[in-house]
Amino acid sequence: MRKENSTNFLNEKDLANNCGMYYTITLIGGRWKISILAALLDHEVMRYSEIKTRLTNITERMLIKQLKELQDDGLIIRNDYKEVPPRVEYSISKKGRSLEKLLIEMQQWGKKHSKE
Amino acid sequence: MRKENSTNFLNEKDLANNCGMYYTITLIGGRWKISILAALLDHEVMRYSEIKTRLTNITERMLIKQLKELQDDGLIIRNDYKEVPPRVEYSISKKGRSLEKLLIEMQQWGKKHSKE
DNA sequence: ACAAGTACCTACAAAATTGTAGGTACCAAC
DNA sequence: GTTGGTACCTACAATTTTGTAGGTACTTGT
Repeated sequence: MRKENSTNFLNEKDLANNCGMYYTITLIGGRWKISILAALLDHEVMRYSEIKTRLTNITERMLIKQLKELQDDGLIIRNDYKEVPPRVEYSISKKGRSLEKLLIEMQQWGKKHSKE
Repeated sequence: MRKENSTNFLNEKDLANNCGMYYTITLIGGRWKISILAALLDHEVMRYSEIKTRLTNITERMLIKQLKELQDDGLIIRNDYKEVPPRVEYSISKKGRSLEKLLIEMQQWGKKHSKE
Protein backbone atom coordinates (compact mmCIF):
# COMPACT_ATOMS: atom_id res chain seq x y z
CA MET A 1 0.00 0.00 0.00
CA ARG A 2 3.00 2.27 0.09
CA LYS A 3 4.08 4.04 -3.04
CA GLU A 4 7.67 3.05 -3.47
CA ASN A 5 8.64 6.14 -5.39
CA SER A 6 6.93 8.91 -3.48
CA THR A 7 9.07 11.63 -1.97
CA ASN A 8 7.71 10.59 1.38
CA PHE A 9 8.78 7.01 0.97
CA LEU A 10 12.22 7.89 -0.35
CA ASN A 11 12.90 10.37 2.41
CA GLU A 12 12.01 7.87 5.09
CA LYS A 13 14.03 5.11 3.49
CA ASP A 14 17.00 7.40 3.16
CA LEU A 15 16.88 8.34 6.82
CA ALA A 16 16.50 4.77 7.98
CA ASN A 17 19.45 3.69 5.85
CA ASN A 18 21.80 6.42 6.93
CA CYS A 19 20.86 7.02 10.50
CA GLY A 20 20.92 4.31 13.13
CA MET A 21 18.70 6.32 15.44
CA TYR A 22 16.04 6.73 12.83
CA TYR A 23 16.17 3.06 11.94
CA THR A 24 15.62 2.22 15.58
CA ILE A 25 12.68 4.57 15.78
CA THR A 26 11.04 3.12 12.70
CA LEU A 27 11.04 -0.29 14.36
CA ILE A 28 9.50 0.79 17.64
CA GLY A 29 7.64 3.91 16.60
CA GLY A 30 4.32 2.37 15.57
CA ARG A 31 1.35 3.28 17.69
CA TRP A 32 1.19 0.08 19.74
CA LYS A 33 4.59 -1.42 19.22
CA ILE A 34 6.21 -0.60 22.50
CA SER A 35 3.11 -1.75 24.33
CA ILE A 36 3.37 -5.09 22.60
CA LEU A 37 7.10 -5.29 23.19
CA ALA A 38 6.67 -4.39 26.85
CA ALA A 39 4.07 -7.13 27.24
CA LEU A 40 6.28 -9.72 25.61
CA LEU A 41 9.34 -8.60 27.52
CA ASP A 42 7.74 -9.63 30.75
CA HIS A 43 5.80 -12.69 29.70
CA GLU A 44 8.03 -15.05 27.76
CA VAL A 45 5.09 -16.25 25.65
CA MET A 46 1.64 -14.82 25.10
CA ARG A 47 -1.24 -15.92 22.98
CA TYR A 48 -2.77 -13.48 20.54
CA SER A 49 -5.83 -13.14 22.72
CA GLU A 50 -3.79 -12.43 25.82
CA ILE A 51 -2.04 -9.54 24.12
CA LYS A 52 -5.36 -8.24 22.91
CA THR A 53 -6.77 -8.33 26.42
CA ARG A 54 -3.79 -6.51 27.81
CA LEU A 55 -3.89 -3.66 25.25
CA THR A 56 -7.41 -2.65 26.05
CA ASN A 57 -7.98 -0.05 23.36
CA ILE A 58 -6.35 -1.70 20.42
CA THR A 59 -8.45 -2.99 17.54
CA GLU A 60 -7.80 -6.32 15.90
CA ARG A 61 -6.78 -4.69 12.68
CA MET A 62 -4.07 -2.70 14.43
CA LEU A 63 -2.93 -5.55 16.62
CA ILE A 64 -2.44 -7.86 13.66
CA LYS A 65 -0.70 -5.15 11.71
CA GLN A 66 1.73 -4.23 14.45
CA LEU A 67 2.45 -7.85 15.25
CA LYS A 68 3.22 -8.56 11.64
CA GLU A 69 5.57 -5.62 11.38
CA LEU A 70 7.37 -6.54 14.58
CA GLN A 71 7.70 -10.04 13.25
CA ASP A 72 8.98 -8.85 9.86
CA ASP A 73 11.55 -6.71 11.64
CA GLY A 74 12.65 -9.69 13.66
CA LEU A 75 11.73 -8.34 17.07
CA ILE A 76 9.15 -10.97 17.94
CA ILE A 77 8.52 -14.59 17.05
CA ARG A 78 5.22 -16.06 15.98
CA ASN A 79 4.51 -19.66 16.72
CA ASP A 80 1.46 -21.10 15.03
CA TYR A 81 0.42 -24.47 16.45
CA LYS A 82 -1.89 -25.10 13.51
CA GLU A 83 -4.60 -26.33 15.79
CA VAL A 84 -8.33 -25.83 15.66
CA PRO A 85 -9.46 -23.65 17.23
CA PRO A 86 -6.32 -21.69 16.36
CA ARG A 87 -3.52 -21.32 18.84
CA VAL A 88 -0.78 -18.83 18.13
CA GLU A 89 1.85 -17.78 20.58
CA TYR A 90 4.09 -14.77 20.41
CA SER A 91 7.39 -14.29 22.14
CA ILE A 92 10.25 -11.85 22.11
CA SER A 93 13.24 -12.63 19.88
CA LYS A 94 16.88 -12.17 20.72
CA LYS A 95 16.91 -8.97 18.72
CA GLY A 96 13.82 -7.82 20.57
CA ARG A 97 15.33 -8.67 23.91
CA SER A 98 18.37 -6.58 23.04
CA LEU A 99 16.09 -3.54 23.01
CA GLU A 100 15.08 -3.99 26.63
CA LYS A 101 17.71 -1.76 28.16
CA LEU A 102 16.94 1.01 25.71
CA LEU A 103 13.22 0.76 26.36
CA ILE A 104 13.73 0.94 30.09
CA GLU A 105 15.77 4.07 29.71
CA MET A 106 13.15 5.58 27.47
CA GLN A 107 10.57 4.74 30.10
CA GLN A 108 12.60 6.44 32.78
CA TRP A 109 13.31 9.49 30.70
CA GLY A 110 9.65 9.79 29.80
CA LYS A 111 8.44 9.42 33.34
CA LYS A 112 10.85 12.03 34.53
CA HIS A 113 10.13 14.62 31.86
CA SER A 114 6.50 14.18 30.99
CA LYS A 115 5.36 16.56 33.69
CA GLU A 116 7.46 19.55 32.74
CA MET B 1 -5.77 20.74 12.84
CA ARG B 2 -6.12 17.65 14.98
CA LYS B 3 -9.55 16.49 15.98
CA GLU B 4 -9.40 16.43 19.71
CA ASN B 5 -12.09 13.81 20.10
CA SER B 6 -11.20 11.30 17.44
CA THR B 7 -10.43 7.77 18.53
CA ASN B 8 -7.03 8.22 17.01
CA PHE B 9 -6.29 11.31 19.06
CA LEU B 10 -7.59 9.81 22.29
CA ASN B 11 -5.64 6.60 21.88
CA GLU B 12 -2.43 8.44 21.30
CA LYS B 13 -2.99 10.79 24.20
CA ASP B 14 -3.80 7.90 26.47
CA LEU B 15 -0.61 6.10 25.57
CA ALA B 16 1.54 9.20 26.00
CA ASN B 17 0.00 9.86 29.40
CA ASN B 18 0.37 6.38 30.75
CA CYS B 19 3.55 5.17 29.20
CA GLY B 20 6.85 6.95 29.59
CA MET B 21 8.32 5.14 26.61
CA TYR B 22 5.56 6.25 24.34
CA TYR B 23 5.80 9.81 25.56
CA THR B 24 9.49 9.77 24.74
CA ILE B 25 8.79 8.44 21.29
CA THR B 26 6.18 11.07 20.54
CA LEU B 27 8.78 13.75 21.21
CA ILE B 28 11.50 12.35 19.00
CA GLY B 29 9.48 10.30 16.53
CA GLY B 30 8.74 12.96 13.94
CA ARG B 31 10.32 12.45 10.56
CA TRP B 32 13.19 14.91 10.96
CA LYS B 33 13.35 15.41 14.68
CA ILE B 34 16.34 13.32 15.53
CA SER B 35 18.23 14.80 12.61
CA ILE B 36 17.57 18.25 14.00
CA LEU B 37 18.43 17.16 17.52
CA ALA B 38 21.62 15.51 16.35
CA ALA B 39 22.64 18.68 14.54
CA LEU B 40 21.99 20.85 17.56
CA LEU B 41 23.66 18.41 19.91
CA ASP B 42 26.97 18.99 18.18
CA HIS B 43 26.74 22.63 17.29
CA GLU B 44 25.73 24.66 20.33
CA VAL B 45 23.87 27.18 18.14
CA MET B 46 22.71 27.02 14.57
CA ARG B 47 20.85 29.44 12.39
CA TYR B 48 17.70 28.32 10.66
CA SER B 49 19.51 28.34 7.33
CA GLU B 50 22.36 26.24 8.65
CA ILE B 51 20.00 23.54 9.79
CA LYS B 52 18.26 23.64 6.45
CA THR B 53 21.53 23.21 4.64
CA ARG B 54 22.49 20.29 6.79
CA LEU B 55 19.24 18.38 6.31
CA THR B 56 19.48 18.27 2.57
CA ASN B 57 16.12 16.77 1.73
CA ILE B 58 13.89 18.58 4.14
CA THR B 59 11.40 21.15 2.91
CA GLU B 60 10.86 24.45 4.64
CA ARG B 61 7.36 23.49 5.64
CA MET B 62 8.60 20.41 7.46
CA LEU B 63 11.61 22.11 8.97
CA ILE B 64 9.50 24.87 10.48
CA LYS B 65 6.95 22.37 11.71
CA GLN B 66 9.43 20.09 13.39
CA LEU B 67 11.33 23.00 14.91
CA LYS B 68 8.13 24.38 16.36
CA GLU B 69 7.17 21.05 17.86
CA LEU B 70 10.61 20.51 19.34
CA GLN B 71 10.38 23.98 20.79
CA ASP B 72 6.89 23.40 22.18
CA ASP B 73 8.11 20.22 23.80
CA GLY B 74 10.98 22.10 25.36
CA LEU B 75 13.77 20.23 23.63
CA ILE B 76 15.22 23.17 21.74
CA ILE B 77 15.39 26.92 22.24
CA ARG B 78 14.60 29.52 19.63
CA ASN B 79 16.33 32.85 19.80
CA ASP B 80 14.96 35.52 17.51
CA TYR B 81 17.24 38.53 17.22
CA LYS B 82 14.51 40.58 15.60
CA GLU B 83 16.89 41.90 13.03
CA VAL B 84 16.41 42.62 9.37
CA PRO B 85 17.17 40.51 7.48
CA PRO B 86 15.95 38.01 10.05
CA ARG B 87 18.37 36.17 12.28
CA VAL B 88 17.12 33.27 14.34
CA GLU B 89 19.30 30.88 16.22
CA TYR B 90 18.38 27.50 17.57
CA SER B 91 20.09 25.62 20.35
CA ILE B 92 19.53 22.54 22.42
CA SER B 93 17.82 22.97 25.79
CA LYS B 94 18.68 21.25 29.02
CA LYS B 95 15.85 18.82 28.49
CA GLY B 96 17.07 18.19 24.97
CA ARG B 97 20.61 17.64 26.15
CA SER B 98 19.36 15.07 28.62
CA LEU B 99 18.30 12.95 25.65
CA GLU B 100 21.81 12.71 24.29
CA LYS B 101 22.78 9.48 25.98
CA LEU B 102 19.59 7.80 24.87
CA LEU B 103 20.05 8.96 21.29
CA ILE B 104 23.58 7.66 21.20
CA GLU B 105 22.41 4.28 22.37
CA MET B 106 19.68 4.27 19.79
CA GLN B 107 22.27 5.10 17.19
CA GLN B 108 24.46 2.22 18.29
CA TRP B 109 21.61 -0.24 18.45
CA GLY B 110 20.44 0.81 15.02
CA LYS B 111 23.85 0.57 13.45
CA LYS B 112 24.36 -2.85 14.89
CA HIS B 113 20.99 -4.31 13.93
CA SER B 114 20.06 -2.62 10.69
CA LYS B 115 21.86 -5.18 8.58
CA GLU B 116 20.21 -8.29 9.94
C1' DA C 1 13.45 51.04 -9.00
C1' DC C 2 14.63 46.58 -8.46
C1' DA C 3 16.92 42.30 -6.93
C1' DA C 4 18.73 39.68 -3.06
C1' DG C 5 18.79 37.68 1.39
C1' DT C 6 16.45 35.65 5.67
C1' DA C 7 13.08 33.24 8.17
C1' DC C 8 9.12 32.28 7.89
C1' DC C 9 3.58 31.44 6.25
C1' DT C 10 -0.51 29.60 3.53
C1' DA C 11 -3.69 26.87 0.60
C1' DC C 12 -4.10 22.88 -1.50
C1' DA C 13 -2.91 18.10 -2.92
C1' DA C 14 -0.92 13.66 -2.20
C1' DA C 15 0.16 9.97 0.65
C1' DA C 16 0.14 7.28 4.80
C1' DT C 17 -1.88 5.69 8.99
C1' DT C 18 -5.65 4.40 11.77
C1' DG C 19 -10.58 3.16 12.68
C1' DT C 20 -15.14 0.81 11.54
C1' DA C 21 -17.72 -2.85 10.41
C1' DG C 22 -18.20 -6.48 8.61
C1' DG C 23 -16.40 -11.41 7.16
C1' DT C 24 -13.58 -16.16 7.06
C1' DA C 25 -12.31 -21.27 8.63
C1' DC C 26 -12.38 -24.94 11.46
C1' DC C 27 -14.08 -28.04 15.00
C1' DA C 28 -16.53 -29.09 19.36
C1' DA C 29 -20.41 -28.89 22.22
C1' DC C 30 -25.27 -28.33 22.71
C1' DG D 1 -28.00 -27.31 12.78
C1' DT D 2 -26.89 -23.58 15.35
C1' DT D 3 -23.64 -21.50 18.57
C1' DG D 4 -19.13 -20.47 20.41
C1' DG D 5 -14.31 -19.91 20.40
C1' DT D 6 -9.76 -18.49 18.09
C1' DA D 7 -6.90 -15.93 15.15
C1' DC D 8 -7.12 -13.80 11.67
C1' DC D 9 -8.75 -10.93 6.85
C1' DT D 10 -11.01 -7.28 3.83
C1' DA D 11 -13.24 -3.06 1.98
C1' DC D 12 -14.01 1.28 2.93
C1' DA D 13 -13.95 5.70 5.52
C1' DA D 14 -11.86 9.00 8.61
C1' DT D 15 -7.90 11.11 10.19
C1' DT D 16 -3.23 12.58 10.12
C1' DT D 17 1.11 13.49 8.06
C1' DT D 18 3.87 15.04 4.40
C1' DG D 19 4.79 17.44 -0.05
C1' DT D 20 4.13 21.26 -3.61
C1' DA D 21 4.01 25.69 -4.92
C1' DG D 22 3.33 29.65 -4.17
C1' DG D 23 3.58 34.12 -0.96
C1' DT D 24 5.11 37.69 2.97
C1' DA D 25 8.14 41.57 5.36
C1' DC D 26 11.87 44.27 5.77
C1' DT D 27 16.26 46.37 4.58
C1' DT D 28 20.60 46.68 2.11
C1' DG D 29 23.13 46.87 -2.09
C1' DT D 30 23.13 48.15 -7.30
